[in-house]
Amino acid sequence: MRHWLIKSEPDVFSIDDLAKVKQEPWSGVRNYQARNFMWKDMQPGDLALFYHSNAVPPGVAGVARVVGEPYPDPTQFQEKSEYFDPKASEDKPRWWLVDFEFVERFPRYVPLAELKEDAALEGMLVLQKGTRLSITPVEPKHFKRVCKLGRK
DNA sequence: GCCAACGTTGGC
DNA sequence: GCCAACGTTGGC
Repeated sequence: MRHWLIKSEPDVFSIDDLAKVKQEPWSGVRNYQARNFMWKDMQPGDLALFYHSNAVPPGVAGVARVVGEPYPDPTQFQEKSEYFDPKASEDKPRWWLVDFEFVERFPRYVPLAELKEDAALEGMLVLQKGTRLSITPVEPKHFKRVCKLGRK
C-alpha cells in the first residue's frame, strides 16, 4: 500500500465536508504529475493525509482512503464547468481521478509550521520549498508520524 | 526546441 | 495583497 497527501482548500471542500458526504470524486486536478499519481499509481485502499491549503493556518486535518479504480474526470467534458477542457474528449480523456472516502478527522489539527519543525519529517515532499503539487506521495514513516501528531 | 510571457498556487 | 516558485503557452 502507498501513502499520499492530498491538498484541498477548506473553503471549497474540507475534511468535514468529506465526513458529511462520506465519499468524493477528486475532480478538478489539472496538473499532469498529480493526474499520473491518481491514474497510474494509486490503488484502492491507499491512505492519504488530507491537507488544508490556503487555510489559516494551513495543515493536515485527517485521513482519506482511495476507493475503486481511476476513471475520467467528468468535469473535463462539461462546458459550463470551470474545469472544462476543450482539448479533452470522451474518446480521449485527458484527466483522470479517483474517489476518496472519509477515514478520520484528527482530534488535533496539525499545522504546517509544526510539520516543518519536526525533525522526523525531514524530506517530506510537501515541506519542500516551491512544492505546489496538489497530490504528493508520502513515505510510510512520515505518514505514521503525522498521524501520531494528529492523534496526540 | 528555446524561452519570454503569462497564469496559478499557496504561504505569509 | 504580495510575491516566489513553478507550469503552460505560443511565437519564432
